[in-house]
Amino acid sequence: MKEGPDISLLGSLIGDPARANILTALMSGKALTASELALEAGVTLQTTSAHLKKLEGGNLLRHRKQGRHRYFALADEEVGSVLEAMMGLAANRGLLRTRTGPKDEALRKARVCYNHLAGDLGVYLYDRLIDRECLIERDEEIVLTPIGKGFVAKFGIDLAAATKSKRPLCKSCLDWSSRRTHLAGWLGTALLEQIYHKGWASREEGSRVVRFTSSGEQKLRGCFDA
Amino acid sequence: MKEGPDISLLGSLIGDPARANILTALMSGKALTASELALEAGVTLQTTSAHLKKLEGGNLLRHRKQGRHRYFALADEEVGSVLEAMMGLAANRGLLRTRTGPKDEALRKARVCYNHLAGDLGVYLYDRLIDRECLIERDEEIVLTPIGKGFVAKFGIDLAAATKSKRPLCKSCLDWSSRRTHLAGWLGTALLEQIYHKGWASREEGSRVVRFTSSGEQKLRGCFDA
DNA sequence: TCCATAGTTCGATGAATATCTAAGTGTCGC
DNA sequence: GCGACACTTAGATATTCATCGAACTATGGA
Repeated sequence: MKEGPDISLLGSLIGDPARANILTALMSGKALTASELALEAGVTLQTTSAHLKKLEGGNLLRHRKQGRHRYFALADEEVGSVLEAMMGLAANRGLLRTRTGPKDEALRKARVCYNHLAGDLGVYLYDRLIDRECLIERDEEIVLTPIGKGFVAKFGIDLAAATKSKRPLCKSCLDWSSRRTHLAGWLGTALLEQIYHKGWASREEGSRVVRFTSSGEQKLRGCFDA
Repeated sequence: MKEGPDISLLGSLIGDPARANILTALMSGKALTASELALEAGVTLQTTSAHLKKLEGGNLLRHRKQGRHRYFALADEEVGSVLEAMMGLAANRGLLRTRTGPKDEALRKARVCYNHLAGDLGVYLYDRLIDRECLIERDEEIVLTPIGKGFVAKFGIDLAAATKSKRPLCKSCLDWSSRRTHLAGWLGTALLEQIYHKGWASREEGSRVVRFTSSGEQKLRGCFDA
């Protein structure tokens, strides 16, 4: 039983506290340098370097070098999805992290899931898009309808750019706090970007929290009223 | 960094080869005794006992005692789902188990996922049910339509029993081999049971493979022709 | 009552690996 | 070029933890 089969390898990669911290930090979607990750993980830079090598060896991470920095990010959205699912399972099993801060409420309300919006508001956005028939769920694929295309354009997003991308336009992602679906994929990212751009919300430094201004949240909800 | 937060605990539980083998074995949905699991995991009974204790401590497993036996099973379907998702990720990252037997093809075609049908035929079944408007996907919930109720009754399943159960009637589950959705939940289990009962297929001993007879597969497909 | 089987608990062993200190490589700015 | 910074590699240490043998508990059957 020396050579561990598939899922045990993956499990042991995620199983180390320092590596788990690194992965969790990268769930924010931002690419981070090795030093930043060392701080996040609570170990020295050398140790972090070893961990990053292993994670990259398991194809969970990718990096691009920029000058003398190395920016690390999750390899792709699938990694983020599985991590999110594992968080949900862990939470349901009572395997909660010891220190639970006051951020938790904000985290449940709106947070970033790799590169798109999650939490109550993420689920809300998704639900409304379905209600308005902007999106249709069809066999695990999510399709953007003509109505949806109109809405998206009006929102200020250029769909032409999407066709150049290899990423799927719409994907569903399971929310660990509310156990409901929210929107991922190219459109999920684009919507979040546009929300930042409109000034409705901004990232809270050093966490996954997305902080909406009160008028920003109102305006988002306003998109679907009437 | 002594106390590992949530996902690292979960990861390290799954990260041990012996434990991963145990969990994989239980993905078959059958409850197994400690001795059987020891055989499956390739370690002694004592070691297995320690592993089972840990897995149960993490609420991933449950057991019921029957005489002098202890039957272990996955705690619930969520555990199965996450494990399935991890298998998919691991496979996509090239973290494949070393020994890949000739069973693999059969495994891709039809296998049991905890307690319902997965693999190509599982996805096929789900797709057809959607096509025929027996099921409708609505916001991650899957609803059984009146048409669907008729189909199910004709298939020989008593829906009255479902209302007594606390389990959700329909749930979706992501397939690791085909990366598509198939049906879980009470109905998923009932359909598989009925397939066994009709003699269309049977379990292959000691694996997750569901072996359809050629006429059995034909009859299943026949349900949706015309 | 006695034995066989199923499983747990205990204690010792050994291997894997996370971690650090120290030294080495590469890149930027002056 | 030279020093500062970002990061990697090498080697040593230490701790964790999976594993097994042996002893113990519990259930069932004769």
